[in-house]
Amino acid sequence: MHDLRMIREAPDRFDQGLQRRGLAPLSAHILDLDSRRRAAQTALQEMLTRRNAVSKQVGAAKRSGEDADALIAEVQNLKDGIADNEASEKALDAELVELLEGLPNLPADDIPDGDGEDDNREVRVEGEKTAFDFEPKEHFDIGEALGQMDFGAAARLSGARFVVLRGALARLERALAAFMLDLHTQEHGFNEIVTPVLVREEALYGTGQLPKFAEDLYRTADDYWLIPTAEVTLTNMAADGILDEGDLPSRMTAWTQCFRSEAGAAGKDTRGMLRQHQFSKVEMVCVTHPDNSDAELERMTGCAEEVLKRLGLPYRVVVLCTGDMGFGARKTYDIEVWLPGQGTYREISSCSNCGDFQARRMKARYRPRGEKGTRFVHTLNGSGLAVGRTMIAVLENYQNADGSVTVPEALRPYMGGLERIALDAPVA
RNA sequence: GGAGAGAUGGCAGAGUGGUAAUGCAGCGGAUUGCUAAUCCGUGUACCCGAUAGGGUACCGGGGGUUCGAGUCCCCCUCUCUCCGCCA
Repeated sequence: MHDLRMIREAPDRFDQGLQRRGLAPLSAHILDLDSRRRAAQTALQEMLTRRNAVSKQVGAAKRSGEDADALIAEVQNLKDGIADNEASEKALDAELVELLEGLPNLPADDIPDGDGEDDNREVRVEGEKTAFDFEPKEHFDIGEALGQMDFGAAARLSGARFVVLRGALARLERALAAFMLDLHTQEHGFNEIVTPVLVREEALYGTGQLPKFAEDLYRTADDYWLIPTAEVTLTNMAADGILDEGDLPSRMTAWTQCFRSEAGAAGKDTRGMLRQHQFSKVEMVCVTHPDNSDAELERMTGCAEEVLKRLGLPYRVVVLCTGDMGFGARKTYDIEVWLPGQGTYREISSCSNCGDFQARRMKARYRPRGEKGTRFVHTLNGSGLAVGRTMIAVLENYQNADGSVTVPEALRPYMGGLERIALDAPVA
């Protein structure tokens, strides 16, 4: 949600931001609605002031036994005007909110313009692409050959875009999540949280998935929604609250299941577990002071990268262009891991600074020291990392010619010391 | 699923038609060798105003009655307690 005062003060800057997002200028229309709404509000308030004053006199008159009919008649005469102004203020406000809540966040100054993925800018490349003396396979071939990744069983249970894991691969999912959570909580200062995955509509409004992107989400018959990411629950922990400045930054992490309908992705990544309706992810969220969110984005991206470094997975970082960035973000880094089976880099994490865009929607504020009033916090979210995709990356980068997969050193303590996942791998 | 109770500011907690007590915490200020204590101020959002200042709304949400609603009426949501079922 955008700040009306900012639009009033810098309408050109607002329109330029919209234009970079590929949208037509709207400040003139918004400011017209805004000034008409304020005029109605002011007129209403003046009538209410009068009504309150006269009502007081009525009370005083009645107490002293005087006749109050003339005063009562005066208030009666105000009623139509009050009702009219109240109605038009409400209508104009609703129109304004409906317009504003559908607009995406404005892009940061330092991100590239562009229409889509091809215009993202590579920031850095880490690690050498894994070399093989055989033709590396894709993860689904490896997993199915190991007998531990079963798409057929999942299809019988649920349909397309689900997977069943068994044995060492099932444990690998848990090992990866535990490794990531330990790293973020013990070394990166995040607080581990367990949240619901079923939420009410308001939570999804706060982070910006609703009302615009309902078709991407699953919803239950009794009107709960399944979270597409723990960003929703972790960020909304700050909703409707006023934090003390000393409580910032608040860094949280959670391992949850995520649910996405993938409505717009028909035919894309249909094989394997790259794009699933249900997957698990370790999410990082940070609620910061407005002055610190830019630095925090760099820090958070580094936290996600550290997972890949410790797992020995090659990757690159790209900064998203205006056309590829999500609704609530003002700046986003994607981390793309090298997948030798596919021979390409694929997204494994996305770290975004949302500025005060989500905070404004969910009324998340803090109280500045030595200042009157409150200010909106800034919110950031990032995957640290998507567990299923990390498994894909481990399988493809650590595969051996004989079809087995070497367990990365960092994961062995979490796998009961297991060094290789093979056809007959003990579950340990 | 059945029965009942409740929702008031950061927290606690009064308030059954006359315009939100009080306590605690936090923050700002005063006082003070230091600390403690004490005293004063301080809810949130919005509108008008160059400023000083003035005003409106908000007692879970939405409607209604009334000159006037935290208080009365209607609808909804949520929370809690007991019983039943249940991981």
